[in-house]
Amino acid sequence: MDTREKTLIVIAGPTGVGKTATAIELAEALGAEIISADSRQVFREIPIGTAAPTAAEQARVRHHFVGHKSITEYYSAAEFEADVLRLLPTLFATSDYAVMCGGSMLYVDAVCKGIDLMPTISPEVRDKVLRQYGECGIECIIAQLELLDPDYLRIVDLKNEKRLLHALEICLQAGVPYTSLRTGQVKPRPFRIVKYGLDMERAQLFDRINRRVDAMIEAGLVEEARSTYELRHLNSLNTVGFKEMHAWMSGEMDFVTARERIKKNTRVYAKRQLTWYRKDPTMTWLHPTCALPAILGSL
RNA sequence: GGUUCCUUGGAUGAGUGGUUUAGUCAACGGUCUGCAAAACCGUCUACGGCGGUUCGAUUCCGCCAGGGACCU
Repeated sequence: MDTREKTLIVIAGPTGVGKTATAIELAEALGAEIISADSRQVFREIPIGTAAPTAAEQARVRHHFVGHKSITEYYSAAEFEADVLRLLPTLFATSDYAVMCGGSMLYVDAVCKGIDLMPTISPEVRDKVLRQYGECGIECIIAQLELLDPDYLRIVDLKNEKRLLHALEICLQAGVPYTSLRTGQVKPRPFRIVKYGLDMERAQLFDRINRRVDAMIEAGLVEEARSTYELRHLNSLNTVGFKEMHAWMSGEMDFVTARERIKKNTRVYAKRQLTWYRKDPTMTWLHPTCALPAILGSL
């Protein structure tokens, strides 16, 4: 099938701005389906805390990649890229459009621009690196990178240990410098991509976020957090809303503090999303209240 | 009316006679190529007003303004 006349419409923007509602209306108007680009809504155990589209919303428009994984499973931007590229031909077979809606910046970029091919890290390599880190600290990791990939050391933030560990893992796994695998090239896609960013006045956005957190709690966030408490060490639960609730449950903070911390961390997250998306020159910015007609009119 | 205490950046709250005036919270800006709602970095110099002492005052003294406590 020739998909070059097909269009992937990306709806991006900070959390809480109203991406889900806009995407659903847009998809309904176009007879399209929705690809969720959200690194946490993929987990089926935590729909409330991740503000995943509800059953009613999903009944209106078919959603993909919402709740299709368990919190115990590994998932990544690279897997998401592959999954979406595999799915798109199917969507384009019945529609000229697909709507990708999501706040996970790296996931959106993975689909739109591609991610360089990296080896999957084996458990042996991962354990080895973590063990070395535990035994002799970050200095030990840096020392090895000095030998294996000095170029990366020059550009990486040396205080960001997560990146250093990851770089060493890849060097060891691949047998070549991590830097040599980072081409930075944008992969061409066999379909059109148009990007729209939703944004609104900061005070209004923060107000929406604050109220959404209260609504989540009323909707059962506490129960959701309680049912995942035993698994709280999982990366999938290193998520705004859960780390704070779990901290409350383990006695590290009181409930009100946890609730307000969730709001604060969500606001910070929204700002980080905006920082990322602002850099994207291909993004067209719209206010959510007028986004639908603007997008439909521009297609 | 009397006695006494207080007055610091968006909030809170330390502190000092003089090169860089804490901390916390909030806010703001940024980084980002395989866990990304993650991880990380940066920014915000204020001492209520007016005078005085002093080489120099946010820090000492006086007066004024605002606030608190106690007494009558």
